[in-house]
Amino acid sequence: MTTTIRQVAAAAGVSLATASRALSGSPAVVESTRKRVQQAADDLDYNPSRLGRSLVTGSTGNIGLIFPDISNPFYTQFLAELESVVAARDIGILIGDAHEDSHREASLLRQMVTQVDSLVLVSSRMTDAQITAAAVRLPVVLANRRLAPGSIVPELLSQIVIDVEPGFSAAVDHLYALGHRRLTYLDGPARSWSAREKRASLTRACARLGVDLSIVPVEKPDFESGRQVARHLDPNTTVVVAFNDQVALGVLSTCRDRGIVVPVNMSVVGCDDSLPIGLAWPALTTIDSSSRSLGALAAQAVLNPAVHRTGSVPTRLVVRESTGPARPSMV
Amino acid sequence: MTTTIRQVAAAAGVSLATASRALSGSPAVVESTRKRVQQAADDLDYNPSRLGRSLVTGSTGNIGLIFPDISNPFYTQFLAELESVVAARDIGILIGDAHEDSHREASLLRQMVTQVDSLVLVSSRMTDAQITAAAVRLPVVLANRRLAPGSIVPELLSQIVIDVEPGFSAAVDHLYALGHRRLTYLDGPARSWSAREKRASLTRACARLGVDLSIVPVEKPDFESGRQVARHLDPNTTVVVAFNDQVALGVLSTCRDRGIVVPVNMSVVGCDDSLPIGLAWPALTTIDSSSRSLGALAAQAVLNPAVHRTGSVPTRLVVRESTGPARPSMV
DNA sequence: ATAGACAATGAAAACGTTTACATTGACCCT
DNA sequence: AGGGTCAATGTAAACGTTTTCATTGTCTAT
Repeated sequence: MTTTIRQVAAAAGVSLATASRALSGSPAVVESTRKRVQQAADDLDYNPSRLGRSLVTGSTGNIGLIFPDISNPFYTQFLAELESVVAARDIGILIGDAHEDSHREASLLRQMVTQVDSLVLVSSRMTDAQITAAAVRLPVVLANRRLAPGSIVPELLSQIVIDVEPGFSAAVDHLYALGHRRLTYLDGPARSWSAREKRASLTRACARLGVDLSIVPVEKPDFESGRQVARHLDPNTTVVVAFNDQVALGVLSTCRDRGIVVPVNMSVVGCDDSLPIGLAWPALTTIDSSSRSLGALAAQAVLNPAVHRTGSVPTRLVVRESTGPARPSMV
Repeated sequence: MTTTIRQVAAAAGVSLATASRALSGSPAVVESTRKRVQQAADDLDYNPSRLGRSLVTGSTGNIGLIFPDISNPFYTQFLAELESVVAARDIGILIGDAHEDSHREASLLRQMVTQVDSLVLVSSRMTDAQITAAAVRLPVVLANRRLAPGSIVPELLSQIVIDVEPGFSAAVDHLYALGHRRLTYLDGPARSWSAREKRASLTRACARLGVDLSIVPVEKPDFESGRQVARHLDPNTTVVVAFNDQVALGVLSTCRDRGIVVPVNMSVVGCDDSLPIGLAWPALTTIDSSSRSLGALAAQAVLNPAVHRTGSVPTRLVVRESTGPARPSMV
């Protein structure tokens, strides 16, 4: 059915070894035979089996990619960016969706480990131990997550993160300058490193300025959950900062349903800037943490694991139209 | 480094063949040794190589998935749905982004063909000949694309499409009822089957009701292109129907910039309904062609290629707030 | 008691490659 | 002329599995 290198060799009248050498451009084969083999390969539409090759060379030409939730645009953008740099090298991409579940993530990892050259774990929910264990078998790029401070970091592990500090700090400054003294944070998944990171930054910034902070958990960081949680907020909430843009848009949606005018009666700040500008209305003030940049950085780490052991992409506040001054009565 | 079945066999004191049988649950192995082998495997944290297995069994446990553009939410949703049904069977997923380029698509196909059991081509830009050629090697699911009518369809090919007719027909009825007699269609990529399909449906519906239709090409079916093209529309355009939601949102964005009030001065209709309801404002009237349903159908076709040779998901019009009555002066 | 059946296991081939090592000549140098 | 070098090719092992076929031994039926 599918043609093998053995058939190509036969057609060209050479041994299987010579055929292999000819096709891989080894200098040890004379030009005339090289041409003859190439011709035979073309005629038979030969397509080398990646399986056979991988088994003997020990390198598959694939990488594995595991996210907590593929339908989240933040990860989609990350994927798109990573794909375009990696695919140029003719590297295949295996993806897996862990559905925010560390067990599922671990099982995907097991599935992939035997058929990829390296692994990118995005916002991994696994334990440090699980991650470092994987990194002894093959190079691992940890994206949007960092091992606990002080851990010994395996040779083969890279860590690529988003530095949320400047963005969140600027967001609180911005809100403070508008006169707000209280804000509500809609928190991300408990097991998420980046959620903890964001919460910590926000807490620091609020403490610094003496802003009152109340933290509300959100089950799943998506549009629908944002919509739900916004329905049960303390009625005199005037500022909402959300773990990501999806949640913020959910809040916006509920505000519209209830006739709460943003940014007059309510200010909303998102995080990620993963959506096209102006997609929502009013346009969302957000903490830009470009997932595309994160993807680009991860791609570099994948391509040369030795060099890019660590990297971070900065965040900044993008002020649009969903934040406004505190109303005098509320200050 | 990584433990092989040979080591497991050694540790359990059996031959490699018995180890294999024990682990794959063959009835030919006695319970006591089965346990012993399992124990050894667990102790050594044995993880069978998919490569080795694939080579001999001829089945890889992976499927390949090729889209024209991963960052498009329509495809992301499709992917998410397909993933969740397929992953439950412990099937791996290789993805590729063709970037709307048929050459790139063909080369991805070559890369994948040797390491997957079947292939899903989404909105393929390749020729019928290329597609049918692939379908002789392995099962192919053609999603959002159909071979030219009258083609002989290979055994291994399934075709899963969206039936745009009812949705577009209803959209034109809706607009007609609102008093509109002219509309502008922002067309999709020239090489896209679904773009031709949508255009044809729209043309038929307009002809039926005597509505004047003008068709404007859009380079790339995304937000930014929609924004651009909306800037150069005939100034007395009052209705825009877009190839997809992204483009429609781009139009909405430009309208806002120019102070054109939707739906008072302009009606906008999207297509796909790939975004969370109410994400845009005004909420987009759209032709719902659930990419999730398409993904679910494709998943079924992948799992039992014999049965689901063909399928289609219907469309319907979802009226929201971006369409309104024609203004008297313009009828 | 002995042949035959059958259950449990082992030996080896196979999948499609790459590559280390062996073989063949042709040529050059003395 | 004959040994040595080197370039071109061939042979065979290896990668990690599964599976066919062969082997061993135990048990049953005559």
